Amino acid sequence: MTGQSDESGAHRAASPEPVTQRGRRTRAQLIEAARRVFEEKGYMDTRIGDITEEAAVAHGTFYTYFESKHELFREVVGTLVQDFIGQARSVPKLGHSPAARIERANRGYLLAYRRNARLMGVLEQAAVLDGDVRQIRLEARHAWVKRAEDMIRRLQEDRLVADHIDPYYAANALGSMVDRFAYVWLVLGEPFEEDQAVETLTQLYCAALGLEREPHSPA
Amino acid sequence: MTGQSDESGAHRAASPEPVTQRGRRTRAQLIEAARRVFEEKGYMDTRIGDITEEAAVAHGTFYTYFESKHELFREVVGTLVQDFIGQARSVPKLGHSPAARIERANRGYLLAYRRNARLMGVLEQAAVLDGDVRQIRLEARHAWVKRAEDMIRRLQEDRLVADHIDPYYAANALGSMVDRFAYVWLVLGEPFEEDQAVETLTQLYCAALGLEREPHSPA
Amino acid sequence: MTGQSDESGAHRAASPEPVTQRGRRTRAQLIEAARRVFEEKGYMDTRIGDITEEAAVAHGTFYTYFESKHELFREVVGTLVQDFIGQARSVPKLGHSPAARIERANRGYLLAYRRNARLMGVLEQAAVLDGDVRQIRLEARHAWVKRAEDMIRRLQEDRLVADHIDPYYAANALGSMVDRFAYVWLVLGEPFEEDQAVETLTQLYCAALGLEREPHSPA
Amino acid sequence: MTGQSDESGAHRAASPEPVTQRGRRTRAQLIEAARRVFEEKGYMDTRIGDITEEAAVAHGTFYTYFESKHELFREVVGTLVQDFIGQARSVPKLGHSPAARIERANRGYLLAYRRNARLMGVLEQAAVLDGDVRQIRLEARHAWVKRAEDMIRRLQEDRLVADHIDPYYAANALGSMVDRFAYVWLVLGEPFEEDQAVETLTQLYCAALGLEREPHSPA
DNA sequence: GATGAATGAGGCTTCATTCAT
DNA sequence: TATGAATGAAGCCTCATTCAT
Repeated sequence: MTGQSDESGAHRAASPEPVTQRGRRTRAQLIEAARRVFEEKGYMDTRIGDITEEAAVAHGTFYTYFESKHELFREVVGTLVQDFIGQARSVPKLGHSPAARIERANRGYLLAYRRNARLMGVLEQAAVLDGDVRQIRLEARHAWVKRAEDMIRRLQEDRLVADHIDPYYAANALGSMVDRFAYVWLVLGEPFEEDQAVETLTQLYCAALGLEREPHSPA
Repeated sequence: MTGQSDESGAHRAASPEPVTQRGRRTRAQLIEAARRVFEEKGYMDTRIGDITEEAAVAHGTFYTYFESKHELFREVVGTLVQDFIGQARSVPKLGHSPAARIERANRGYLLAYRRNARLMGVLEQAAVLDGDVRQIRLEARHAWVKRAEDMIRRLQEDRLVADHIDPYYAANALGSMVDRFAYVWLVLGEPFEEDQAVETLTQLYCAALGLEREPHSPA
Repeated sequence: MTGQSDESGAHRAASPEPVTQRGRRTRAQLIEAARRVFEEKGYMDTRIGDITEEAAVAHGTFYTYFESKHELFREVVGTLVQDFIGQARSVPKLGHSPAARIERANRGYLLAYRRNARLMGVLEQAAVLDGDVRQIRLEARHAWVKRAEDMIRRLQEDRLVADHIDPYYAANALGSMVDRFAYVWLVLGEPFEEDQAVETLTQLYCAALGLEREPHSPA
Repeated sequence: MTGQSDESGAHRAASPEPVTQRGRRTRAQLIEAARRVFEEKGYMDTRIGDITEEAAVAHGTFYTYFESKHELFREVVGTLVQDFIGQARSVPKLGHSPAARIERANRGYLLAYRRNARLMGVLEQAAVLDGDVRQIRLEARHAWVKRAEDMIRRLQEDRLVADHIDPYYAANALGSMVDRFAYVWLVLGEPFEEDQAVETLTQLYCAALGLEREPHSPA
């Protein structure tokens, strides 16, 4: 609020937003180029020079806008993570049966993952290498898990889920299930199929919580 | 050196077992030293020189026994992975209730994970960086998932689990749940507590499969 | 840029005086800002960007007024050196005893040095790095030494100083004494005290030349 | 004394002495090459690559033995400075007249300076750029000044120098005189001549302290 | 086998200077 | 004039790997 401080509420601001049109364009070029290069070579094997070459700018131009590969990568995955968080929030809290909402959330998660599969793989890679990136990854996870936890609590209030289930532990476990399944499928390449995946995950998720659900009615 | 590349078939032959007494000792020293260093600095940040220094041998000696950091790391995690595979196999296929066997398997998995938490974290890191290490990691996963898949099939034959559940998908999902929960707990440091973790995972696992289970009776 | 090279004849023409009001203001801002930055960071560690930032002008603006850091620095120390030269000239050639005039000159030199101690330190630094700056430094030195030489010659004409003393050598030696003492005191920080310093230097200076002098009568 | 600590009593030890013959040779080559390059290009303009090229070793080899240009330079001037300190100590404290001893010390200082004139110039340059080098330079100065201070005290005890002269201030002033004269002569290139320089400095030095001295008897 | 010195490709970063607007 | 983005040459440093002893 007071001039120079953190505007975003999260990670320390990168170099300030460029003032000129041209600057904004160059910065955007770098981010786009970086996404392409990261997807192609992975986080580790991407060189600053690869990015500037792809963006068709001089090597030094990189440092006009970013301090390090980390910082640029954070920029690249920033929107991605926002997608996931938005995805989690977009699931209506009311209306439809709980099972239908869980199915919708699971499918949404898997589809978002699939849309960004390449980059998600890189994100997983970068997250183990860089603490700041890990934070970003964990924020996305937390949004996803927290949403599940809240849902479980609400279902317990409505007597739809048994009280002996701990919402925090259960949300972590079930969130892990979906998240890791997506990784195994879409990054590691285990040959699953979308509808079957959504169906199984939702089935297990609901049954685990003791929620009634009509058996599979395939699309 | 290479990040995502070289997915090629698992273990290339390691350097041959040394012939002399002295050679075997040196090799063992390197492996032990490497484990300590990897646990302390992670995979990425470990230098060949760190390992030889810790092992108190000359830098060049490393190459008498190993071709690369990858190869040595594979050696280091080899026994670890055997642990997990053995763990999976040690769960009796018969006797006790299915729920009891699932609980035992889950607890066994979490404990094995906890015993080796530092190194498991490094293994996850190395797996995203090196194709061969990834293969090792996936083998451990496969042992774990395959065991679950077999169990589910058997329970279906015994009419204890509904047929509309796909054993392959379900085993992957539930295996992911436990595996990822362990990672979040023991590597990322989310503050869970053992009994509660085992209880929740087992509860969810059984309910997801539709298995009857008496509520928690604490140890 | 070059260290010992380019000893070439002193001042190349600086950029012409700006034509507009605004231009003169900007140029002055840069000089003031540069003095502050040089004093804070030294010559070597000052970047063009530091100066423009301090002056609150765009980076490129620097090159509207100066060709290089050297040139700007010369501008900055220009007035300083004039001070020293003026100082040397302001000592009356006649009146008072020779000893009193020497004391006055020494005190004047030390005080001028102290007034500008920070920048004098930077000047010594820049002088070893840049031939043009060295020329400036040497001009100041020459003014100081030449004045001493002339004085000695005059005292020899008046039979107050022995003929076997070479005025050129002696002026260089005694000038060095005062000049270096000032550096050691005011730049390197050796803990001297003003009156004692002036007294000792003057005492030694006069005795060295064989000038009569009543012992110290403090101000 | 206890293994790894500082052996020299002064600056933190460089990389440990090489173990093998070959290593010692290479290290020595680098130091010799560095001296040549420093003398030719000055401190600032010497690149690591210049030194390794002159020494005919690979670039990386530099870092086997030194951490930085600073560290290597310290090594290069180490012996030089020892020379000066030794020089100061070699002047006999007894025998001959005080004036004769002062003459001997001054001549010794100027000759040592001249023998190493190129490197002394570089040392003055490096001293303003690097704090550690400055320390080395100051140690040499202190040895020189301290020796003068002790001498003055002794002469005062013997009633050969007046008590109203402060030995600390006087030693600094007269030490500065000789030291700076040497610099102006041998580094800046002011055209002095040895015997005349020694004669004048000694004459002024002695007279400044009030010491009797027979007039110049040229060599 | 063991040693430790030597190698050099590879990547990073800085910053004086230019230039289009 | 002023701006601030773009440039790229220049140096630095690391460390896996090789090799002579």
